[in-house]
Formats: sequence, C-alpha cells, structure tokens
Amino acid sequence: MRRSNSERTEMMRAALIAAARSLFIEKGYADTTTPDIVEAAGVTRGALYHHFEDKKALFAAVVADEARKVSEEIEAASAASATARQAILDGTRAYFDSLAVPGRTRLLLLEGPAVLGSTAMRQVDERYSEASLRQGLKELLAVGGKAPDLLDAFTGLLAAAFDRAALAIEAGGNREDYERAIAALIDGISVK
Amino acid sequence: MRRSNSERTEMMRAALIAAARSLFIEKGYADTTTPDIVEAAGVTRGALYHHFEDKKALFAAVVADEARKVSEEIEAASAASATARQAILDGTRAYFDSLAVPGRTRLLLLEGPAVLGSTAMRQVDERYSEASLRQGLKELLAVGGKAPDLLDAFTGLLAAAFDRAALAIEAGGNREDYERAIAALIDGISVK
DNA sequence: ACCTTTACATACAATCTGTATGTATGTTAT
DNA sequence: ATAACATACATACAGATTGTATGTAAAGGT
Repeated sequence: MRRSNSERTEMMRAALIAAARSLFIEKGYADTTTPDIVEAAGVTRGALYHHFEDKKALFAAVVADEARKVSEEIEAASAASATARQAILDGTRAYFDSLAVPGRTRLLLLEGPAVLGSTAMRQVDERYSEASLRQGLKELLAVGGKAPDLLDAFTGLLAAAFDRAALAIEAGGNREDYERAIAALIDGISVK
Repeated sequence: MRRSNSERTEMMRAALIAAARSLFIEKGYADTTTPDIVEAAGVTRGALYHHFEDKKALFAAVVADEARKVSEEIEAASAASATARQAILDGTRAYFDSLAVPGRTRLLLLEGPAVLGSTAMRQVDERYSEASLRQGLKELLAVGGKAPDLLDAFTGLLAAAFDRAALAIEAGGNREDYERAIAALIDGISVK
C-alpha cells in the first residue's frame, strides 16, 4: 500500500503515542523501556528516535494529548452554564469525570511534573485547564464586587485543590464530599 | 578506631542519606546514579546496597527525613498560637519557611509522589504535616459551629493548596498574595 | 580463642539509552 | 520517466547503570 510521507508520519506518531500511553499508565515512565514501546507498536526503535528526540519527548507528547482532551471536556461542559459560579462547578465535575479516565491522574498529576519539571507542566496546565478556571473566577469576583488582585493566587490554589480531589477520589474518597467542599471554598471566596 | 556495629550503621546511613539528598536535589532522582552517591559519601556501592534494599529505598529515607523536619518546624511554630485560626495561619507560614529550604519542594512535592507513588507519599504527608492541619481545621469548624463531615476533604484540599503555593512562591510568586489567599479560603469555610 | 554475624568491597551479568550507520520508500526536478 | 535527493525506518554499536553474587574484614557472642 502506498502512503504519502505525511500520512506515514501521522500514523507512526499516533501509533507510538498510543503504545507509549498505555505502557506509561501501566508501568510508569521509568519502568517503561523504549524496546517495550516499539514492540507494542509493532515497529523498531529506529522509528521512535526518528520521530521523537528522546524518550522524554515522547512522554511529553503523550501528556500534551491527555491535557488537551481534558481541556476540551471542561470547555464543553461549562460553555452553556448560566452563572459564573455554575460554570466553575460544572467545570469541576467535568474535570473529575475526565480525570477518572484510567491513567490520567498518573500521567498528568504524578509523573508529568516529575519527568517534565514543574515549570513545563505548569505551562501545560495554564495553557489548558487552568485558563477556564481563571476566567470563571474572574467573573465570580466581579459579580461579588471583590478586588481581582488575588485572582492568580486563587486560580492556582483552587487548581491544586482540584488535582488533589481527583487523586483522592481515585483512591476511594467520596466524590460528593469533595464536590461539596470545593463548592464551599468557591462560595467562601466570593462572599465577604 | 573501634566502633560498635550500631554506631557504624548509624553513621553510614546518615552519610549515604546526606550525600544522596544533595545529589537528588541537584540532579533529580533519575539523573543521580548510585556510583555518584557512594563517591560523594566516600564509600562503595557495597555499603549502599547493604543498608538499603535499592536506590528507591534510599530515596524514601531521604524523603522521610525531610518530611519529619518540616513537620517539626510546623509544630514548633503553631504550638503556642492563641486561636485555631491563628494556629493554621502560623502553621502555614512555618510551612512556607520550611519548604523554602532549597530542594525540599523538589523532593517532597515533585519527585516524591512520582518515585514513591501517590499513596505512599500521601501516607507520609498524613503522618507528618497534614496531621496538625487537620487538628487546626477541626477546632476551627467546631468554633464556627459547623459540621465536621467535610473535615477530611477540607484537610486534603487545603494541604494541596499549600503545596501549590509553596511551589508558586519558589517560582517567583508573591508570598504575601498567597498568604492572603489562603487566609481567605480559611475564613471562607469557617463562616457561614 | 573460636565461631557466627554483620559491615563493607569487588566482580559480574543483564539491561537500557542514545547514536551511528545502512536500506527502502517517497518526493521533486529535469 | 528517471536521476537526484530527502525522508522514514531498521540494524548495529558503545557507554552507562542497576542489582546481585561473591569475597574479605571487623565486631559480637560463647
């Protein structure tokens, strides 16, 4: 079968990312070897090192893929919300749903920051999921007549709280409790 | 010089932990090799693998040491606080001070969860620093006449927020802003 | 003093990563 | 259409790292 180079590249990258994703989730970054990955993808290490600079770059591609999916699901869930408060709460629930996809917490919350560094990971987070949270909080503070000088701080702190909640829920915590606690935090900063 | 076996063990373990700590902070877990560590400690790999099961176990010992120090500093800072609210805020500031020690955020917040796993790391956190936060929140909710059914959730969420604040401060964020934001979160959940 | 156990050093085997090199397939220009 | 080139991928290799196995010296018990 004859395929163009761009088609070959696209398919090969997708195959390697899919195989790597599965193995990184199952065994973690350190315990996943490049021979493992290429065997799962049915190719050789030559293909991997042709399309990715190194193992870390492939991991970064996997993480970016997941972050984009999470972001899209949050946007879809909160786009039609009536109020700023409701948009944040809808987005929170969508975030929990999205992070409940097996392996995502490991990729995005545990291994990502360690392998890629906190600053690189923060940039990914800010570019994707934190952007909508910041917007929601901005409107919430505006509605409540509060100064927006702590907007950045609140955004970061709440994003971290969401992350922890997702991990706790995965570990068996009661999702309802965490949703109520987050609602309480949101309401606490929006009223004086 | 003649030393007892227990003395030898204690000194060797301390020397290995100190050397490993320095290197893990400087280069990270993956890029620190066991030859590096034993060379810095002035011994051979035989000593390392005699006292620790593997490289990960040595890392765990380093992390546990740091977590204990952080916990002690929080306890010392909040022991004499007048109110529950003040105890939490004093503890928060002590936490930021303690996490400002170079390398601690990397060890405790970034590499620890990834290398040791989130559950193992959570147990360390809960055993040490989160215990005092939970106690403070419990009193705070009691004083405010609020039900303690979300105590666990609030403890986890706020602990995560503290962690994020420590990372943000280290990355150049304004510490005052984060302390004010945290105070706002605390006050938000303590009043109705 | 002898024997056992513990502490540590040295030697070894099995991977794993990244690179260098070789080959086949696709692309472009004449 | 085919020569010339670029891209995609496979194979081969060198260096480094981990954990273990084995050997030696020091300590502890009887």
